[in-house]
Amino acid sequence: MIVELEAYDHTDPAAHGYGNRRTDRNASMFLPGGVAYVYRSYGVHWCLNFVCGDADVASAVLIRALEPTHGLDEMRARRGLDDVRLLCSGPGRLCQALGVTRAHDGLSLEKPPFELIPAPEAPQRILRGTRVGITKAAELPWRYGLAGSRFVSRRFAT
DNA sequence: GTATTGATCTTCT
DNA sequence: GAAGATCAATACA
Repeated sequence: MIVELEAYDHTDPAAHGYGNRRTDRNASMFLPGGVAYVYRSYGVHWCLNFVCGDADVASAVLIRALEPTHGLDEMRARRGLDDVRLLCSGPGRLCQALGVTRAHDGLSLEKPPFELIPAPEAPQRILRGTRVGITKAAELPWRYGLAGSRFVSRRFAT
């Protein structure tokens, strides 16, 4: 279950698609919404985004944290640790737990290997805050998280 | 509990 | 050549 994400769009200096400038890396952000954008972070990790909006307009949400509900054993094997709290609580961690790599970049989110399932119940409260790990446009409150979740990558300011 | 640092790839200057 | 949508290990309080 997705519990934390951040928004990025073409007006955002912190985004890879700022100014709708297309590069080899961010090409998937210019596809019509409903596909994955996967990029390498700090040369070490993969990060997963859901592309939004129309074709040729760069916008996406970075999936920052999940509450693991299915395939716990497989996630533990991929991550090499047991603590459920640490399996998917961060964009790099969740990609490792789910086995997401560049091979998934540009793939539709509506067919395998992806499958999105509506949450069993609507979230009671969503918290908003500033985004993590950026220097430009750091003041924009474009980070969202499920209130009370123990699986967010960082606490939200009260 | 917070602070610092190395790992190591892609993009842009 | 520098910076970056990060993580884990280490050092210190």
